[in-house]
Amino acid sequence: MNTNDNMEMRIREVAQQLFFKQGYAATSTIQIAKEVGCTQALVHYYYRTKENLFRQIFMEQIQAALRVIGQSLMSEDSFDKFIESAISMYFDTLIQNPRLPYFVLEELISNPERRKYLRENFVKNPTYAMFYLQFDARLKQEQQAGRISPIDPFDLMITIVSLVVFTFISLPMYQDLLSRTDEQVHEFVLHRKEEVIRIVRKMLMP
Amino acid sequence: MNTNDNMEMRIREVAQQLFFKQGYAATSTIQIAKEVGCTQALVHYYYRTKENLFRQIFMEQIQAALRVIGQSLMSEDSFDKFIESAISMYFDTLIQNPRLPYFVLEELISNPERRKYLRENFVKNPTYAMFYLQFDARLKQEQQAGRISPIDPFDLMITIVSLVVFTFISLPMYQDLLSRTDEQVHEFVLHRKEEVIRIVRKMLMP
DNA sequence: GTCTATATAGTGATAGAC
DNA sequence: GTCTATCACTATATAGAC
Repeated sequence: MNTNDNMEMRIREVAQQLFFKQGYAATSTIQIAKEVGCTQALVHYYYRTKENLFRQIFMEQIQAALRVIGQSLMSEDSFDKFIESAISMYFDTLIQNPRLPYFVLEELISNPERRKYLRENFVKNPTYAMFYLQFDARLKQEQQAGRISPIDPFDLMITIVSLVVFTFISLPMYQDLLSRTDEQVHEFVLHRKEEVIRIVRKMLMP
Repeated sequence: MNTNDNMEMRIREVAQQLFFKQGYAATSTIQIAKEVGCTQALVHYYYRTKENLFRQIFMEQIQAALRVIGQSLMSEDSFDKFIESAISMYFDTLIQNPRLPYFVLEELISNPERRKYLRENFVKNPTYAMFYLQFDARLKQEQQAGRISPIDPFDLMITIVSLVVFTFISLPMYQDLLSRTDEQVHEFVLHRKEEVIRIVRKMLMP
């Protein structure tokens, strides 16, 4: 349990939950304070501005997500097994946190400043560039061995991200428009996991 | 040109542009009025509430999108040609209106009332149910003839939508995070169009 | 470190004059 | 039909007491 009695941390944790659930614009510092059980002034005392509080949480989440992606690339399995376990890991991580994809997308789309910040702090970071090169090298190797059909690594990445991320983004629509229960929604996600693996496998077949 | 001097329509057109660009929450009726060149009171005179103005625009857009989808299903081509021209049509329509996917998603995700409204007015509408049945029938027919591998129609639909929609949703990230020019972004979309067609074709191979 | 009180600004909506 | 004026509300942020 992270029920730290440190006020600074409690504010951060509550803010994270609310930002996740409602997004930045729809969450007020007053609401955060009320949920924490302190006054709004205290939120500003520790983080000065709402944007500042948000940015710390946002970047922490991006970092955690990139860590999962980086970790998935470290696999020593056969390529086929590697693709399967990577996609599986992405799904399992997001099942724990189904609102993360929409949260990140919304805040990146609606705020160009955050995209700029992300580019400066992550895209230009050699660690993450290395992830891509590693993926690229592995893909080329498989291609030359004739085990997969030729495909651009960036295209493959976009395709996997599209299929994984959209599954989670579309959940509220799936649930409400088709009147599905929580249980059915969960089954849908597990089903899509298998389906996405199947699609990517077939797509890579020579 | 739609530069109607009818105030009611001018307000609607300006509101549409702003809602598309900024979303519902970030657009004020004051801003709409300023852009039109009238007072905020007039916006409320014609549409009473901001939500009301928005809903008219939103539902009109959904209807237009569904019309494109319905139209794509009317094709008399061979199944392979049909898949290609349908995906191609979705891309071409969204190239004309790249913000539509995010706009619709954002407003549906952030507002459960709108999902409810959409379910009552569209999902329950027999016309749209018929589209799905038609698609289902055609798919089964191709399967039985052994021309495509067995696949659930709903899965195929979700997969196509994921790949098409995510392309447009990810454009701001593609552009800013990788520092791409408008020209490069356009090329990327055209490239993804071909790639998505290729993926779906391969996925359907027996 | 935490509170109360308030400055400042923006919003959606309406009443009423012309 | 269009305007001015204003109400009721909510928001972020800060000053100052304890």
